[in-house]
Amino acid sequence: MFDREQQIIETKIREFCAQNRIPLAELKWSPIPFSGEWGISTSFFATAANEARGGKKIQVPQRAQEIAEQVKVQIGRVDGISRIEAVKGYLNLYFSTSEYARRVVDEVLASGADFGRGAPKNERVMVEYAQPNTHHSFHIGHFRNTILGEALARLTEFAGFETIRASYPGDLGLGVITVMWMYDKFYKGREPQGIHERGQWLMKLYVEATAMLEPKENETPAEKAKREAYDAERREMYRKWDAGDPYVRDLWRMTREWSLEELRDILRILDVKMDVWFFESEADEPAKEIVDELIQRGIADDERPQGGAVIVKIDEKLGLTKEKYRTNILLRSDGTTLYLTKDLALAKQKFEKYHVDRSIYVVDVRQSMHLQQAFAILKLWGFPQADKCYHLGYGFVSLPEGAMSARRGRVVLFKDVMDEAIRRVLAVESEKGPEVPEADRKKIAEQIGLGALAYSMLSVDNNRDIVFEMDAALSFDGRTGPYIQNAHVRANSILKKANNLPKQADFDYELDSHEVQLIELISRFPDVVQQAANEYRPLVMAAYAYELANTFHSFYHAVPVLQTDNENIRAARLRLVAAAKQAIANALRLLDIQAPDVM
RNA sequence: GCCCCUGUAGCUCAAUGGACAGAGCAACUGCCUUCUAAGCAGGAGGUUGUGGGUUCGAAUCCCGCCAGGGGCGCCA
Repeated sequence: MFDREQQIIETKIREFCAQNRIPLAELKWSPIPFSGEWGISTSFFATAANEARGGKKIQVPQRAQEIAEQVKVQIGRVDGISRIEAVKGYLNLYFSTSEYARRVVDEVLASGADFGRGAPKNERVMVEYAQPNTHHSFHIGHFRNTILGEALARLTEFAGFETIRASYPGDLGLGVITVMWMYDKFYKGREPQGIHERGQWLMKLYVEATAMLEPKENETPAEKAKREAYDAERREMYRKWDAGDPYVRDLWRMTREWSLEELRDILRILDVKMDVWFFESEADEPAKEIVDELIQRGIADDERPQGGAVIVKIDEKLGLTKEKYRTNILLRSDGTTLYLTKDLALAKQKFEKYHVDRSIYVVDVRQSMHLQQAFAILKLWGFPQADKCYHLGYGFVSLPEGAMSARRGRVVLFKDVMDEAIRRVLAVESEKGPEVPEADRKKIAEQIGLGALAYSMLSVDNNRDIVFEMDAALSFDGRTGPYIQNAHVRANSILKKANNLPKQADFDYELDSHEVQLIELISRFPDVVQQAANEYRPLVMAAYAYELANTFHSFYHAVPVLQTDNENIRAARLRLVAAAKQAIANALRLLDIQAPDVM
């Protein structure tokens, strides 16, 4: 937001260094890290180190300080900069608060929901996330995936990338067939009616079927025969599905739709609007088609004549001598495709049909090897976008009692957690906010509960595993979603009592350090958006949102707004509160967290 | 055997080459006749797993070791 001032000063520094034959290193600016101080800072360590390497006999820290002092003299007075200091090798430029405060607050209020939006980058990015399997239910691990992907999509979009959201549900395979078999044989027509009840019920069938089909210890010959007969039925159903048998296909479409209905409803709750749906079942045919092409191009090796599979010796084709990507299979010896084959076909479609420049895969970190292999093959295949494929891996979500297991039914369902979250918030609400109308309570409870859940996922770096604990995830105190939402609510509360917002105001008074800190932090928002998007890290925004809320809460306590007698100061502070509210709302929105006006 | 991730305050986590390594939770001390106490203020808590190296400067980069987790040709 202060590019102009920065340019002027950079020019002066360059001139000075050129005149004095000082080998200036790249100038890197950062905010002054001391609280309550507002300005920009750079250091001369790298420059001094350049001199040292050039043969000068100097002590780098002392020389850096010397340069900083000389530069300070050279710069002299600059409009908008109240003071300049050279300390410990750093050059600190303090802003004239009144002028900048007004500039920041005016810009935020003029831009509104667009404050912080980056200029269009003319690049199209596709974010693939929300890839649960059908015929199961949406658990807390899927939630981490979805919230991470959605936050990332919101960030890239806001940062200036054209963004396409894609979901890729796994709707085939033995697990799917197992559920269908169980349904068809034992539960036909007995499905519950509610969308979520029915979706979750499919998972129960899976658990029951798995137990039924698993070999047991000490089973009698009769039990063994029965189990094997069941398994044969299941395999037969799989064969029929493959052959396109109308009965099995209808069964598949119907049960699949039950799962998708539940998924769509959860995405609706999470305010996730998918642009593209890829289904694993629809990737199968295209996948088969590309295998021949890859063989012809000499990328894949066909070992079928020797009774083998179609494979890609990735390291060899890349000319690597040490093993890195190893070898993987494109086509089983029976001619069926694998996950890798489908991912390649999908990537081709992303590049050729959707013309994406960057492709981000939000997928469990355990599939890291698989995706690196896929990207390497795309490179061999000649797609220039292969270099801009990025795997945003995330650690898996486990439970205090161990890993989740769909087979054993040991999962924590997202819907259950959400319902519990809402219950807990409602309990707090009736205690703390009895004046909130009954009709609004449910909605607010949902916003707060989901906010707590989303933030608990986003405030942990994606490459860390998470042990899901209900009480921690649904905490409303401290570094949590509700804490940030509460800052928004309090800002709103002041504005509501003020009735109307002054059209303009000057900050031409002695600003409290809390005010300075708040304005300074708001001014950083656009940079934070860019950083989070460029690094594909929602955590950066999550950390910022907390810091902003924290600063606002402190300001709220220390600085009177409505109680201020001076009309000008009151007007300026009201506008600052409005700007803070807007910045918090924008930050929360990028994290897919609602910003309620009351709580 | 090879590869990837993690190791920071009692606990959960930030900080990816720069200024005194920061938050929250838990425990402790204050603050509601004052704009919402889901809050604020305060003190306490650290050999950044470990041993070397690079650098003016390392939690951060490089090498070794230790501990935990994950992955590695017909699963997804």
